[in-house]
Amino acid sequence: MKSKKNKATKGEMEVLEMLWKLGPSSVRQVHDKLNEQSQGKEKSYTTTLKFMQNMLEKKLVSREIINNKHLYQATISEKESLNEKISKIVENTFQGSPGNLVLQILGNHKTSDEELQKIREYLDELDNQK
Amino acid sequence: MKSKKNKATKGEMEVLEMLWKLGPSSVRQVHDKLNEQSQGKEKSYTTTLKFMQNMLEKKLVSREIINNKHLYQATISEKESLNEKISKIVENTFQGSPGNLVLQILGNHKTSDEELQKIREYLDELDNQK
DNA sequence: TTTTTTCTACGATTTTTTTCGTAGTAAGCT
DNA sequence: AGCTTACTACGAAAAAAATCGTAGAAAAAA
Repeated sequence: MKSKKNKATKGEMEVLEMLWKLGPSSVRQVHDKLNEQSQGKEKSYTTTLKFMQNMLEKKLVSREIINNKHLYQATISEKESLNEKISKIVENTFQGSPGNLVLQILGNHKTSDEELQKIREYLDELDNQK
Repeated sequence: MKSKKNKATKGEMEVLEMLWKLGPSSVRQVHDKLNEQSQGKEKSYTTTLKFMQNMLEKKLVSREIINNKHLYQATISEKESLNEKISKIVENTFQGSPGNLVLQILGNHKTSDEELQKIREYLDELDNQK
């Protein structure tokens, strides 16, 4: 009867991001890459394992057994997650106007001419579809 | 000698967002608005107070005394914070290309013709500056 | 000037998140 | 078979974040 939130914590999010980067992976792979990129204090293998077990419980990842090993993969895609994040930003900070977010990005994050051209082309495409 | 990270926790972020929305405010104002908009379990006033006191400690907010009351305000602007967030997304998910983020937004978040027009105008403006 | 209301400070508890140690299991040697 | 290595499961400790109660000060009301 209770449909829990099952939202990823900060630490779980790191695992998720790594899974997006690596694709289906073992705990070992995720753990090694994570410790590799994070300067500072190493975490132990079982810490990562526990994270991923909890995430399985929460349905943030799924897993299957290949060669007697567990392979995990994210149940939500990077783009889905991103779109949720963007929607929240648009709603919170731009009164629901994605265009204003776009303007904010273009105004503050250096964008190459090539990229700008692609955006222009996309706008034209939208026009032609009408 | 210690330059702590002083990153806002999730709860602190909510306060920050409310301060951005309200401008300089008392604990009372922030607390009421927060409880108002969040369905579910009410939090007590002292919880919000504690949050804001911790945030002062962390330099996430500043405060001054007006009429024997404390008025708080965010030390980082909403736009600054947003730009950091965007930079992270661009770096993590779009290999450093803001344009691709823009395309992703335009492709997945309905944008009015009017807004699209404004974007077009901005692109033209950029062109003319060269 | 009492009483009531409204605040701030702050310690302490509760809850959540993160971290790790230990035990057990299965495969791969030698 | 015995030994080594590489996993998984799981409980529980440690750390971090969130929550609240109480005390005291100051303003407002009576």
